[in-house]
Amino acid sequence: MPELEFQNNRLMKVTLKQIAKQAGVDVSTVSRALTGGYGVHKATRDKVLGVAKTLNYYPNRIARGLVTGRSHTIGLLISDIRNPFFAEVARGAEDAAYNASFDMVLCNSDLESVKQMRYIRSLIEKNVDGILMNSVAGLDQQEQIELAEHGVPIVLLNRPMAPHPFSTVSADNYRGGFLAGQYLVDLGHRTIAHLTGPRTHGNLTERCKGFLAALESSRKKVTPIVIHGDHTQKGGHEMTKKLLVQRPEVTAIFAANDAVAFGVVRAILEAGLSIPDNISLVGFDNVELSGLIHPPLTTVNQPKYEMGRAAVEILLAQSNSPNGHPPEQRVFGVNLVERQSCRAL
Amino acid sequence: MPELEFQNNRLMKVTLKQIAKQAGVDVSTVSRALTGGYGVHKATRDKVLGVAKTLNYYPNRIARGLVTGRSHTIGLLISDIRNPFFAEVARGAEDAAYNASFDMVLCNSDLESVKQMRYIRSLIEKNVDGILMNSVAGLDQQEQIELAEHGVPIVLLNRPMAPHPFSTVSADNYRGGFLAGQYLVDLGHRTIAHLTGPRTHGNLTERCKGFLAALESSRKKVTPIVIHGDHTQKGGHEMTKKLLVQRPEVTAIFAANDAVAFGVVRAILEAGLSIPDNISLVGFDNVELSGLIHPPLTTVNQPKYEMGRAAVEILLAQSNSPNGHPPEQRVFGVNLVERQSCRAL
DNA sequence: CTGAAAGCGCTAACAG
DNA sequence: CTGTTAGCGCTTTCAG
Repeated sequence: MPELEFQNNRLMKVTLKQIAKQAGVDVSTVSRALTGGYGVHKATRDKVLGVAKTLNYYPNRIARGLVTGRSHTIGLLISDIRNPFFAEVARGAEDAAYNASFDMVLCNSDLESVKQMRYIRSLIEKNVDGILMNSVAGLDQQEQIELAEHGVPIVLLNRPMAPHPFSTVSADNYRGGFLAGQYLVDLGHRTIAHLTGPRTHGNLTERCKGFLAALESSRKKVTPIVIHGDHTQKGGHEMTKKLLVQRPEVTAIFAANDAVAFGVVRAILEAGLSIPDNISLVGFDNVELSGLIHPPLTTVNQPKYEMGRAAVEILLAQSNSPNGHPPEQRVFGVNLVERQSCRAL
Repeated sequence: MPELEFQNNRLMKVTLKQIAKQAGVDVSTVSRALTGGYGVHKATRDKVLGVAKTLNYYPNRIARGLVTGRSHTIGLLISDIRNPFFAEVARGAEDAAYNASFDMVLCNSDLESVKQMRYIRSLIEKNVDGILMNSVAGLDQQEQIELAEHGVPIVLLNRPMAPHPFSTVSADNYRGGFLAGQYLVDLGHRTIAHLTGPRTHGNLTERCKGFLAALESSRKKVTPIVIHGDHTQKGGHEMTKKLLVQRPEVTAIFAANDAVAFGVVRAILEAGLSIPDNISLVGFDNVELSGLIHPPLTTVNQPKYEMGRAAVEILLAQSNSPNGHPPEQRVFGVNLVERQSCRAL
């Protein structure tokens, strides 16, 4: 008959102490029996396990974390989980964390540096074993140094332009941009716009460079038009409207990501034009929706799920190595998914 | 000049003790100065704060949590964050958590009960202050009781069919189903299919009931066809293919959610048919994509973000009330968003 | 193999 | 206002 403890008529949480009392052994023995399993007689071990079960014992990981110094938790700091790209990355990351018995706390920063810093502080104060974040670009030099010196393992989802002490996981953005540019040039387009985000965004900058390189390396004369704006659907919509009046001769658009591409689609429909008849369009990311819109979007695929998973694996490896792993840079291949948003001229 | 402590040539974490030594006061004083602010002389307080700043002190919330018994963390247990519906809910929840200085750990269960129980255990062991989960349907009676007795506040994103001791936040699913059915009937449709998920899914069951009620309450004779399958895009695709061969007389489809509707769209295109010319289609959820596909989807909107936010607010209120709040049921209104996927007969 | 003792970093009475 | 004392629940030497 298990002896349940009450206080204020409310069920008390059962602790090692109570198990110890019930089993007639010391707390330390209970601890050993419950965790390692080694260095404890089978008989007492079984006894302890039995009592723990009847008492419906839940170990207090907070207490354990206090002594071991590890929380078995990682932080995921992204701009917005509603962006399907990040949802996919998050799922890969969370699956990897789950497999390693780690929890993952989700933080949406909207890329605001104040929020970012607050989240980072909070994560550190909770003693997370690592942080996966999409970029460190929002932080000033001072903050970056503070982060690096703190020593918590960090994996970035892009490759900052300045040298940095963090691990990174990214797609081959340059190659993706190149593929998109090359594809449109090969289709016969000679005036091609690239709609992208802020210049500070490392991944987007790489895509832009690759795109321009593809146009330049062509034997034909191809005119690039690069427009910077918000790398969101709304931004894509606005940039396209501007583009259509300023440079009506354009026949193809390379959007820096699929969200932008969706905005392009909307703007083009509103202008009474058609894809791909009047304008060919290539996106980037290959989010699930890109295959569902009309027309299905040709886009550069990056392995989002795998990137999330890899990032967490690196994080955990790093947090497990006692003397601090050196930062690791991992870049994933990309490929062009040809659908129906482009036509040959 | 701050005195930094080293061990093994590695920066030590700075603790209250070190601040205390540095400031020439006791740890408890430091604690008071840093937290409450009350009951401590301004001079000492400033002194302490100064030392803390130069030492770059990060409080250890784990240690604090051990003594206060609160972790300032909540769990979000959903089937899959890649489902845009949940991404939206998650964002609302996380924003509410952030505003209250709570962290949110993300768990993807895929509705597998083993995973669900493992996550729940893990969350409880981490001492979360509450759990927001989409359903408790995957757990058996025993597990539900254990959960309820444990006493951790729980908010569900649906209303289970059996009586239950948990708080819930949900949309008026019945009304949503009714609106969809009524809309199609008013458009003149007389053979309408409803493509839904498993019978155990409370929300979907409500939608189905509302739909059927609308058809029955019509003065016209309307034939409903209800098909159960996976409430995913894939499931929608399969159910539609089956429907099209078995009941070719159907002129309208009500999909239990937008994901299913996307599958319907795909299947209908593959069959060489067109929306809305041959088949009218209504979805449910109003996820962002639903307005972007072709044709833009008419769908029942539910306030996803607000639901996530409300759920967390209830959770926190509950975890703050000492004697245990009574469970609260909150249901949000829905509305039909008319776009271009339906036509009058 | 097991018990005793110390302590993780912090908060919370209780004196003074 | 501040220091002393205890202790949150657990792990981890160190003896025995």
